[in-house]
Amino acid sequence: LRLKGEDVIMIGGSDEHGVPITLKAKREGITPQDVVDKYHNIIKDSFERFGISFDIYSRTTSETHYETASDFFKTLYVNGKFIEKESEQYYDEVAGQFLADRYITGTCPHCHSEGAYGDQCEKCGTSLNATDLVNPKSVISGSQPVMRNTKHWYLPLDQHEESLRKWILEDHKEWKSNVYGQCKSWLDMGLQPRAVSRDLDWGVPVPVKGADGKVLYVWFDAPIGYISATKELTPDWEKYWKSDDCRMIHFIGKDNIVFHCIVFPAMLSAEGSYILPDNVPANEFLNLEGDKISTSRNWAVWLHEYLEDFKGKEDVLRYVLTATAPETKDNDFTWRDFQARNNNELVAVFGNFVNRVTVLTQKYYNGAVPALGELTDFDRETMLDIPQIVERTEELLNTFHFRDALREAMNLARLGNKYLADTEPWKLIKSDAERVKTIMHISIQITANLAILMEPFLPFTARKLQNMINLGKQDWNICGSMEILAEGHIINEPTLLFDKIEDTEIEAQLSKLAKTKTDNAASTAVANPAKENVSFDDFGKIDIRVGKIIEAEKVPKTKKLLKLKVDTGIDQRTVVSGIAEYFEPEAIIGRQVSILVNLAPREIKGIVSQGMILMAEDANGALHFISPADNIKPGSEVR
RNA sequence: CGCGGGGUAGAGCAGUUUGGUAGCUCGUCGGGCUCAUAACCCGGAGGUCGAGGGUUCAAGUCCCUCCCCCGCAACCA
Repeated sequence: LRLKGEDVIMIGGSDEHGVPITLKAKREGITPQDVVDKYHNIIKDSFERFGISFDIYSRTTSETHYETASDFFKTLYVNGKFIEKESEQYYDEVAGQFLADRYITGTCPHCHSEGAYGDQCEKCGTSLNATDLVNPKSVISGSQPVMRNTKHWYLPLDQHEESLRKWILEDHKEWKSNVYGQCKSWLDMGLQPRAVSRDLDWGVPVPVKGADGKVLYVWFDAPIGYISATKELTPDWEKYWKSDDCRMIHFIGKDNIVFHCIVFPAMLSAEGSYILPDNVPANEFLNLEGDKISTSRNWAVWLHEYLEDFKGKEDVLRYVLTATAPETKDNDFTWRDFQARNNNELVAVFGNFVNRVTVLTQKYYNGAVPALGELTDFDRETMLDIPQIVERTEELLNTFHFRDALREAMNLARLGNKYLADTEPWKLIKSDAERVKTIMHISIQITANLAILMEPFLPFTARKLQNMINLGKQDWNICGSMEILAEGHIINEPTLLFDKIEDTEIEAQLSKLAKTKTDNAASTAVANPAKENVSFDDFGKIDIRVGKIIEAEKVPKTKKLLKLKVDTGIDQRTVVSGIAEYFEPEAIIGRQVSILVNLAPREIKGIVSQGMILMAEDANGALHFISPADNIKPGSEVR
């Protein structure tokens, strides 16, 4: 759109108020600000170097943002758009923070079993309030939490339900099915008020009297970051946010749909003066070599590392990512595919065509564009196809079908290759030199069209090609024309647009990832701190025995649960254990295990579980049995 | 247990609304051509369209049941 000369701004930024950031900072002994500074700069820099043309890439720790977010909150506050709720909440004095329900365990008031969570007792299935628990304990520090009064503000999403329903379900039927479906599901479930503040010390302070120690909840402040960033960009920001003829598009991943389609629009319409997003073409997820991408596990292709390993190949990654974008379902990025797409598509189709044309032009005409002579029917057909390809590409871009758009654009290079192959100028040059001039003239125009058409996808390559053919700055709208380069126009010496990527380079990347895997497995991720001391008497209450698994089967309709029959020496009992993701039932029959035999029985999925198999969890979350090193008799005590 | 999206050739995808020869971009095998970093042309192999059942003259497409992957939901943003 921007190339078409429309008024477009692209806004982005780092959301820097997430809770994990504070945890990471604590772990590394630095401030949260240090953490976000580091990452913000890496990310920002990477975007720039890949030619992603954000007009501004901002951050939610900027001053403007603090102001904007505060003002936004205040506006809603004074207009009575919030519900204020005061509640008693458990507070962990050791950890110095309020506790979410599931960070509290205790004894269930109904069935008196231990280990009920603040929101639900898994034994009797009753849903609870944290305050109902007898003997509550903080999961974080193990200490006894105390009640403290805390006040929070809630955005009553339910009050916006009707307008959202109409806005999305009726006015935006064109949204992608994944987005539309997700929204419908939420709306049909009924919306609940959502707290917009939190008791934390990292974030935008709640700008109301008596709100010390409270910050805006991340999801509330983060989308406002879009507004802040626009403000930082231009004093004229309101025309983008407050005029009806401006279309706002959110480009996000599927995990963020609800925030951008429900919550943020609700905020905006509560405020009243802002426009709502026009479309939210959310993508699914991209995996890497079969596994979920994870920056914390270093399972990723870091852009700054990519740039070192593949200098000058920004466009190759852009191409591959666009061509395999997870627009309709999760997708997998593999280095083999990356290599294949580079070598077979960029090099062989696009690069090769340009090379053929420029080399022949140099050879026959010393780089001058020859005259267009008489046209054959085939010439005319070809020339008619070109504007059609351009038009289709444009249409696909406008409807966010980037993958298809790129394929369509590549069809122009395919068309060019076919045109050359069919007309065979290298043969005709010996017999009909006049005809060859026309052929080459047309081929050069196709090349010039490519130089413009590819710009949105491959900006670096497009510029390189524009230089090669001495094309000055061109309007996108000229694309499709057959008169971009006039007769006699001189083009430069041909150079290659793309290089082949060799197997060795791909293998290097693969072994890098393999190394990450082994590193992760080996890393003794910082061990959790020891829990509070227990008395010897308490310890003595625990009865752990060596047992032997005699039967094992999967519990139907669950992912994790196995139903085991264990010989404890004392008896044979049924134990339900959450290990099915790591062990096949058949494989563990006969296995010696450690079992806690005097744990209060508990009903799980309708099966009474009598005891607990002891497992060790490694850094990857995989489970390992705690078994005696030698084969000993079931019932032997573990002390 | 609930909700949303997905499951189509070795890879990536379209086709499902409105049933009618299973297609596209690559890869692969054989042949042709050769200006070029081997494009283009011709021909071939490769699919139980996640599984099972049903409706129909006819099902990838409609109906039912189930399985698998990914998300959402239990105040995780």
